[in-house]
Amino acid sequence: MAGTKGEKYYNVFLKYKIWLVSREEENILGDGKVNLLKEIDKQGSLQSAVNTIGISYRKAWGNLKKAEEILGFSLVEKHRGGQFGGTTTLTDEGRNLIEAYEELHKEIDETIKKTVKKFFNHINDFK
Amino acid sequence: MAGTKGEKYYNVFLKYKIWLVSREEENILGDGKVNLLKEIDKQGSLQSAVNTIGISYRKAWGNLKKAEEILGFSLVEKHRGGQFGGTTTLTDEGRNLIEAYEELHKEIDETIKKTVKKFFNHINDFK
DNA sequence: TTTTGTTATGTTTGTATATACATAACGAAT
DNA sequence: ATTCGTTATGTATATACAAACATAACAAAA
Repeated sequence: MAGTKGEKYYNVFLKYKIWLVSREEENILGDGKVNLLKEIDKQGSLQSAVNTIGISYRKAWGNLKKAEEILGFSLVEKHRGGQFGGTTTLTDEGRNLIEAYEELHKEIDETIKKTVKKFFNHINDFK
Repeated sequence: MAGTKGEKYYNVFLKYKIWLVSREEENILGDGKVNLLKEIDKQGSLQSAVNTIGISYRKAWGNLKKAEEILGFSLVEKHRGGQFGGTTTLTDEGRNLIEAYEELHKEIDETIKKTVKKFFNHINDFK
């Protein structure tokens, strides 16, 4: 929105955020949890995922649990014990959901970019 | 996102939020302040506007001040004193900005609605 | 059976943000 | 001059949410 519309000029930019909710509007999934899930997928453990991202294990663990409760299915499969302590991996359902989320996100990114450009003849360089 | 995509079915809905920021990404204007400004425009006073909306005068006043500081121009013109205590009215710049914001918002609403419908063959009834 | 590092979870501390409270300044009308 | 309800602003309280701390449970491998 930094640009001209008619004679008006505003030095402002558009930001936006998307997320998924249940029918009761309980928060299910946004960029934060999706990033976490992708990092889990990469590393095979929740602990190392949160270390890489820089968030607290306690919070991440609780968030995943809550999302799963609301969804009614598991996003991750967790094992504890073993020489290396344990593992956490994505379930197929988890992988499918984040895939759908990211596809939708991408389409919305593009569609908003177009709208902003059309509206202000300006490319919005924020996310 | 409550709908089918291929064989998948998710009982989830999309929510989103837009807002305007400065180049330094300071928060300037979102739905909250726009509603406030429109109520001020209707009533001619900040006090009655916050009473109607149900937010605290202290906070609303501070928010407007901050937005004006960042923008570098006034959104409202305030007068105190007089038999009826005082008044607050929109400036032309204020009116123009909220008008532009709402126009953009409307376009984004439509464009996201289309995207969600295309993506999930489903009308998202949330805001 | 001891070791290991992760998962699991309660509790406590911290921080940010909103609300509440209190009070002064103001100026047109009476 | 007094009154009035609003603007203006500091301070203090409450509430929500994130981070930090602490510790148990676990099971494969050595």
